[in-house]
Amino acid sequence: MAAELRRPERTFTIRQLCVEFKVTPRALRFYEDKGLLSPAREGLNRVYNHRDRARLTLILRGKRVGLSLAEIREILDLYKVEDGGATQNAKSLRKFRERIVALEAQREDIEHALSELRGACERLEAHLAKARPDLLVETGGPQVPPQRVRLDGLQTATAK
Amino acid sequence: MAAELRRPERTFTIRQLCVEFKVTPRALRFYEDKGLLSPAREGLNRVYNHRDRARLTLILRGKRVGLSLAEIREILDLYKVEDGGATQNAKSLRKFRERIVALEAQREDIEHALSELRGACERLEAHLAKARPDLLVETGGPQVPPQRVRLDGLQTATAK
DNA sequence: GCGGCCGTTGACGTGAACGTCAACGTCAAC
DNA sequence: GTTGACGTTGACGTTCACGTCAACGGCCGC
Repeated sequence: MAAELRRPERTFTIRQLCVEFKVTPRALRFYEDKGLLSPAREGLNRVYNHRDRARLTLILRGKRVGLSLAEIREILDLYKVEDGGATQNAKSLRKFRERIVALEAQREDIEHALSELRGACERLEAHLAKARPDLLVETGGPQVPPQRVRLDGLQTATAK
Repeated sequence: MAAELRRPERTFTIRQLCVEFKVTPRALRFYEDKGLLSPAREGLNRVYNHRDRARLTLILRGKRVGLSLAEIREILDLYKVEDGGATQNAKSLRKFRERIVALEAQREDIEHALSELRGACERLEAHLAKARPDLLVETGGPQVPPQRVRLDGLQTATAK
């Protein structure tokens, strides 16, 4: 039955991951080239398991927050040695903390940018309200959330 | 007296801005090439005023949050027409709102990444505490804040 | 047996954001 | 008067993150 497909043994073809995450096969192979992914092989074909998929999630999030692939790899490697030697772990800890500080700084930047944009928005709204209230539209329609595609026909926890 | 230097009439050479913001002259010229900056000239030499400097602040923040120069330019141009025609303003408003939504999504990503990193940190700390408590260092020393350099010898509001 | 679709491996191309270098002008200091 | 710091304009080089394309293999349906 379908529940089978959710079990961790589930594997994915390259295209399945591509469709789900909206990336190209080229990109996945590129990440592999750079050591960010290393899916199993079935003959020549790549076979991704749930761990590869999780890594991909991290990779893409890393990209979205502006990290380079090299930086992302560094972080992933830190996880890898999470059970390695103690000295290594101490170094990893330092690097993790550096990342955290950097991300917090970036969040600050985003807050700044947001409040500036919001300010501009309000000024524009006020201006338009006086000049051409007819052009004033509310915040924005239904805005279909960029629902990620599942290839296995399963819903993403649509509450029973 | 020195207060003169803080007044808005104050101008900057390319190198002064470069040192203050830690960018290269090449970068500033590049931004100019792309229409992000347009300093006055004194003969051939570029002369930046306080508005140029403010724009540069925005540009660099935009970069730090992951925007491309083209996107940054778009935003700056939106400000430019903030007092233009009403139809234009309505369009600008939509674009601003789009940006805000995107930035909020990015902030979400950052929160996610942060909590993952923090989790990893805690696991590492716990592990180290058991294995080699001697290697456990507190969050991090004085950490000289990346104080931006002022060339005019002024302090950045160091509270009297 | 062959047309499609999926997959593979090179290899080359591309756009963004600069870096680097050459060749030149200008002005103050020595 | 020449050295050196600062400025200018090209023009070419480089890195990153892929896109694109060629050439090939495997398998399914007809």
